[in-house]
Amino acid sequence: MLSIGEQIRKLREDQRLPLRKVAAELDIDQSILSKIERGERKASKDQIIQIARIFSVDEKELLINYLSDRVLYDLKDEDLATAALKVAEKKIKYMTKNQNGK
Amino acid sequence: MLSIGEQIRKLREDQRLPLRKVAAELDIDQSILSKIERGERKASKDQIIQIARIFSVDEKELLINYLSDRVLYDLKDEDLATAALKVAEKKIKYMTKNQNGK
DNA sequence: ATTAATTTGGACTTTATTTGTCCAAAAGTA
DNA sequence: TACTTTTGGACAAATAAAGTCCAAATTAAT
Repeated sequence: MLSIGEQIRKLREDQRLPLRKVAAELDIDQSILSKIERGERKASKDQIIQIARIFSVDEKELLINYLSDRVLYDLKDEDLATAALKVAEKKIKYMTKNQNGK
Repeated sequence: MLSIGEQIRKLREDQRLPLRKVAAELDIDQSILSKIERGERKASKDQIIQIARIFSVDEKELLINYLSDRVLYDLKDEDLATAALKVAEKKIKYMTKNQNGK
């Protein structure tokens, strides 16, 4: 189970590409990409989509990993994390059932 | 199932307290509390803890509602929300099992 | 062992988001 | 009608995010 950063690094290393090249495609400095891969900075949603394109991987799968990491970031240090996730799921179910995206 | 804002409003109205008074205790302007109750602004964690104290309700329960709302906020507009929550739960389980809060 | 390439760290800047104040308008109540 | 409460929005301040730039450290190649 890889964090989004670890997954990106793996994709890049499997292709033997330097940070420099991928960062150039993303139009950001290589140091930022380095930080993203190590979880020191967050990527934007658009960057994740571009990365999926660059490495020809399923965009949804990458986004799911990305979003789940963001959720965990919100809950970090919270011993209530698991309970909060459970409630969040209930709320989502309730919302989708009632079609009110409020 | 109430959002954290709705829950706060209910607590306040059950006590017949005006925004003004509760906001004063929280040391914020009444308009902000109004917005928090209507979900237009987010409360801080500290504010939630104070609110629990003010209304003598279980702090954990309130925090869980608060955190789950924040999680949903992150995922709003994402059709991948449910999948992302599932993965987040897996990651948490994995993390707690391995005691590495990384 | 040098040299070259890649990666990382940090100081700094810019931009965006959050969090708040203040006050007037709107809505509700007596 | 007068009073109280609630809401909306313009504005300001504070905080956080996202980036550049460059030098130091690490890794790989010759």
